[in-house]
Amino acid sequence: MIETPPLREALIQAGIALLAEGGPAALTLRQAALRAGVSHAAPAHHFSGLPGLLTAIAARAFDTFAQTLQTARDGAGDDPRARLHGICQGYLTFAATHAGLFHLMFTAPEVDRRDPALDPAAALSYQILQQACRPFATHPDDRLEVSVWSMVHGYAALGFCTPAPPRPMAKPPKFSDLLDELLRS
Amino acid sequence: MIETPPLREALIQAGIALLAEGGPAALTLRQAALRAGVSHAAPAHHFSGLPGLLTAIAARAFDTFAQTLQTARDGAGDDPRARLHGICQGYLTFAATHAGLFHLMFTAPEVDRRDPALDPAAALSYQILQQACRPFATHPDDRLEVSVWSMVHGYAALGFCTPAPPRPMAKPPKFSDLLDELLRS
DNA sequence: AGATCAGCTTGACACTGTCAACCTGCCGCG
DNA sequence: CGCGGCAGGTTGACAGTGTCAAGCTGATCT
Repeated sequence: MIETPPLREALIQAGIALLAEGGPAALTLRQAALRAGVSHAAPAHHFSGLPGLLTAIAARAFDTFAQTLQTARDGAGDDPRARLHGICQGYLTFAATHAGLFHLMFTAPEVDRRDPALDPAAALSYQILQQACRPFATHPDDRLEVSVWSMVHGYAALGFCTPAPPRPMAKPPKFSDLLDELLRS
Repeated sequence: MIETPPLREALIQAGIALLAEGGPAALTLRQAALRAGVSHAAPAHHFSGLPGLLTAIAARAFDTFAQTLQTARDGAGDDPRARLHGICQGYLTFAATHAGLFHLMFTAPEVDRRDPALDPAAALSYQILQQACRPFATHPDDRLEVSVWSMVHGYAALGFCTPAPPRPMAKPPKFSDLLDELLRS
């Protein structure tokens, strides 16, 4: 099952660790190479420069993201509403605990988001949310999942789910309340 | 009225131009200094390093952002629903046409978002949206503006409003439809 | 056995942010 | 009036970065 060169995997893991420890600024090619025990130019044989490494890490992040959504859904019971709430909670928890990966997945400008390597896990994530929204559709060509995804993503990106909400907001409302309000339409 | 040193203003304008032309990677201290016609170390006398310049540009971006929302609202007539739609459309248009500034305002990790320089315009932006949401509140302590802001921001950040939507989506739904759906609750 | 080549190293280059030292003209004050 | 201080600009240097070119090396295939 190990088809990918071991160094490539080691560099991805080193990059994830650097990102978690020192934020996006600490994730450099040379540091990743140093942590993997190779010379500074070795990564060039496995990634197309820094953007390549970041994109590979983003792809890996989408994998664990989809898995997080899946387990959050499965752990929320059988009620459709509870399942959708669980998925959104998983989304917010992932964004808060893996802020670096989250930033890489969605907003880091160096990542090539058209890379096919992102496709499988990204599509799976979308399908998980889409499927959970289906019981709430009012008519067949409903696009409720876009509303939910936009809202939960905006809620996470704006920082409502972190300990430091934007300044105009002393106490941000809980996302679950917003979701219930949206589903009541 | 000109209380700020002229070079500071020139550097901010140069930075905005660099950002618009070459994206976030092109916005460097040295290039901004070069374009302003000063030496590479001159910016240090007006900003606390690169994060300082980026934060100042973000503050400037919030100014024009608030102004954009305001004119979008005023140009949408008197109907509360039309006004809210106009504001959201202004939000999405700003995000699409000033992607660099938008990224700086909300997601660039180098920007110090607790800088008080961001406060006035950011608070004004929030108040504009909050005020436009008030007619739709069902009970006094409603937080509808958080729902709307999260949704429109997520919609913009996920790229639905750009010519290249995320891959699972061939034809993203129009945001105005999502907003109507939310308001129907 | 010998050619091939992926994978890694070394070395160099341009570019970046940042710091220290220095210059310079202006402004306030003795 | 003279002069000290200093905001604001310069030059020069340094470490760190991404990226490229050249070379080495060991396994693999013919």
